[in-house]
Formats: sequence, structure tokens, C-alpha cells
Amino acid sequence: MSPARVFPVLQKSSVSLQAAEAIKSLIVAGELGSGDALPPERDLAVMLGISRPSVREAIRVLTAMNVVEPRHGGGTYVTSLDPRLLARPINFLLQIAPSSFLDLFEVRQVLEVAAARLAAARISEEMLTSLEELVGAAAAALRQPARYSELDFELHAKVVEATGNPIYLSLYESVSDLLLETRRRTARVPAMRNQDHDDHVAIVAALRVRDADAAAQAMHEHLERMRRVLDGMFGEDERAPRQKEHS
Amino acid sequence: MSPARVFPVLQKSSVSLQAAEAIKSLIVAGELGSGDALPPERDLAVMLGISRPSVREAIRVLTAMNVVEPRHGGGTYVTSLDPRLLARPINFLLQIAPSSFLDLFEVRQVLEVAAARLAAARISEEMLTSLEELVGAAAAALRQPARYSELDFELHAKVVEATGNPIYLSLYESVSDLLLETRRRTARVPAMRNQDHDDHVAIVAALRVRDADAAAQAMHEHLERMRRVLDGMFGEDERAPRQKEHS
DNA sequence: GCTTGACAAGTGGCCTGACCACCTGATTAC
DNA sequence: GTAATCAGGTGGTCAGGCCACTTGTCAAGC
Repeated sequence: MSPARVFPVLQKSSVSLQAAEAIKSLIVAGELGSGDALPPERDLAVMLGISRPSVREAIRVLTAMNVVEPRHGGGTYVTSLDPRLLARPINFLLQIAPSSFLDLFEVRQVLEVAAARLAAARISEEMLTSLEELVGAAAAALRQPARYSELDFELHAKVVEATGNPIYLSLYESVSDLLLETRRRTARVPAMRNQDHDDHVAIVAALRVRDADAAAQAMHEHLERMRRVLDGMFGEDERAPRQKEHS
Repeated sequence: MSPARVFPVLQKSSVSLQAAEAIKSLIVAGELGSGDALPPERDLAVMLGISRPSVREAIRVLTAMNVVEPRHGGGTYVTSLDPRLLARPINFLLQIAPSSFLDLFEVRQVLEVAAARLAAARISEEMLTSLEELVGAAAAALRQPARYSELDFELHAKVVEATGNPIYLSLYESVSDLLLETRRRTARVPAMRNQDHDDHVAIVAALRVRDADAAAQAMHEHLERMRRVLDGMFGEDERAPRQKEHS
């Protein structure tokens, strides 16, 4: 028994992924920071002792992770490393998860209600005024479905943003992305927009006075109303929303 | 004003990243599933109208995301797509910003408290007995850190599973997997284990009588205790951890 | 003197073609 | 019938080249 322990590294990873790791660890070690330029691909290849195609694979991997950003003809640079950027690739996880709209909406509801509660304690003054401006703009756009829906979207995202938790935000963004179509459909009814707007006013008011329970409660009721509408649109039998329409 | 609107796509993305997206959408659409083989790189190049190096870049990106797994000489296959695997790449974020552990834990807390609430209403009799068995087994393992930690893990996952919402489960699994190391560290203290166990008993008891508020409350307090410990480990002053120590 | 234009070097984007290492299944030798 | 061998398919890597874009320089024009 005790099979390993002697074998040191066992690196089955490809050279390009090793190169990507090497660059990442330079960033972790602080040798490379936001905005810094990487050496040219050709130089990097020599430095790492590998070929240029392999270097390019490594850079592509880091590009897909939003760690690095190549500019055609102008070099490759470390991004802002904003946690919201780095956490983005989770989207794919949600896209793949077996799900129905109702399941997704339930997750959205949980995330947003909790976000309202957290935001009440942490929201900044700027964020608060910005929210109030959004509500004002929405009031003026009650008769323009597309415009209203845009503002609605922005408002909800801002509440989540106000939690100050970037991971939370990117999770919310992906859920909300997947629900985009359902949001468009509920926004089409004028009466619905009026109700929504009243709800928004209540939510922002609760945030203004930093009443966490009231904010959570208002958000809960707001989404509960929408859920009831969705329930009618996507009954039980509409599970598994992803399938081909032909063949 | 209104600058865009006319320009349709503006695809500045490289062909390899586009190819990666194309393959991903095949998976999302269900045309490609777990364990399926991708076409050989050479064929894929012809099919997508690009060169093999570009295809390889795309495959490398998907490999780094744990979506696909090439076997030298044996083809490239879609992985299990396990949420825990897909979430792994965020580790980089946790490395460059250790304070994100707190953000991540906050997400876990929100998910689990809400899960406890939902589970109280929906949990099945089998699930309930299974939970009670787990608590019993944990009581007997209070002096075996590794074993206890295993049971603890299983119990929490089961509560989330009892919501009946698969998205919840994959979100929870990925978050919890990323926090694995921190869980190991908090589980090392014997006194902590006793406290944890008492909390678990309370949670399961609340689920047994289907008291949603009590279950949520018990879960909240349980995690709140753990959060306080983590707060000490990754406190505020650990922000902005990346700088060079030499010039 | 200042601006403007063309030019050249540097750099990323992409491709062709080749060789090697590894796996698999069929064929062959025993 | 079994085992060794071999050939084809496939991923891993490299070399070298051409194109597109950016940037700085430098000369021509104002």
C-alpha cells in the first residue's frame, strides 16, 4: 500500500495549461498586476521554453477567464481583475443545470430577497440616490414597455450590487440572464407595470431608512406577485425548457 | 446619441473563443452530453472552417473550465459536468482576493438558510429519516474529525437536496466545494464539533415538525457561528493582498 | 514651429504542414 | 485459442510564415 508519496509531481497537464498556471502564479505573487503588459508572445515562448502556439493557448485560457486581455497589434495586458469579471464564468454552470423556469425563478427570489436584506445594512448614499433616480425615471416610463423593462432590470441589479458582494452579483446576473425572456413577457401588461412600480417604490423606501426586514418583505411580496403570474404562464408541465424544435 | 442599435453583432471575439462558445452551446442545447466524444480536432477544424491550432485553443479553454477532457491518442470527451468541477476555476479569484472567502460564505449562508425554509415545506418522509440517521451517526463520530466532517457535509447537502430544486443543489455544491478547505479548518476544533452537532439536531427537529421559520432560524444561527470563526481567519485587513515584497 | 501624413517596426491573429506519443483494433504468428 | 505485432487514428507540440493592427518616428507640408 501507500502508493504515492515518493513520486514527486506527476504533471500530466499540458504545457499550455502549465504556462497558464505559471502566469497566474505571477499574478498571485504580485509580480504582475492590473494593467501590466505581458511580454510579447514570441518572447514568452523563449522564456518558458515552449513554442508560440502553446503560449497562445495559455493566453487564450486566461483570456476566457477574464484574467488577461490581448489587444491586436498592441500587446497583452492584465485586466482589472475585478471579482465580478473573474466570477463570470459561473454562468455556464447555471446554463447546464437541469432546470425549469419555476426552479430558476425560485432561486432568483431567494437571492433577491436576501440581497434586499443585506443591502439595507450596507448600501451607500450614492447607490441610494442612484436607486431613487431610477425609480423616478421608471415612473416617467410607465407607458413605454421596452424602456421600462430596461429600468426595471437595472434597478434589481443595483439592489444586488448594493450588497457589495461581487460573487453574489455575478450569480444573480446569470440567473437573471436566463430569466430574461420571462421578464419581458410579464412586463408587457400595463397593469403589471403599475403594480411593479409601486413595489419598487416600497423597496427603495425601506432601503432608504435601512429597514432590513421591511426591504426583504417588500422584495418578497414583489417577486411573489410575479411568481404567481409566471405560474399561470408556465404550468407544471413546462419543465426542461431546453430542447430542439426540429429533428 | 443612441450610438449603436444599427450595428448588429460586432464580434470582436477571436475565432477560437467563438469556437469554444459554439461547442458550449452544443452542450447547453443538449446535442452533446456527459461522456460524449467531440469530433477529432482535424475534423472539427474543417467543420468550423478554421485551422487546427484555433480548434486546439478552443479545446484548451474548455479543458481549463473542466467542460471537456482530451485523452492523448484517444479523443476528446465531455466531462461529467459536475457543478463542483465547473466552479473550480474560481479558485483563482479566491487566491488573489482571500477576502472573497467571506463573500462566498455569505452566499452559502443565504442559500442554506433559504433551503432550510423551503425544505421544511417539501421534505419527504424518507429524506427526513435519512437525515435523522445521519445525525445519529454524527453523534457517534464526534471524536473522529475526518468521519464527522464527512457526515456533516452529507447532512448539509441533504437539506439542500430536500428543496427539490436541482439548481439549488448545483449552486450549493459548487459553493460548498470551493469552501472545502475552510470547512476542514473549522472542523478541527473538538468544541466546535459539539456545538455544530447540537445545531444539526435543532435543524433536523425543526424540519421534522415542518416548522419553516424555526428551521431557517436554526440554520442561520448555525452558519452565523461559523461565519464568526471565518471572520477571524480572513478579516478585513486581508484586503488587497497582492503586492510585491521586493522591488 | 506646428501639424499632418507616410512609413517601419513591433505585436497579436491565424494558417499550413510536419513530427511525435499514445491508444485502439485488426492482423498475424505462435 | 492466445499472444505479440502492426497500422491507423488522434491528441501534443513545434517551426515558420503571412496578415492586420497599433504605435512611434520622421519627414513633408502648412
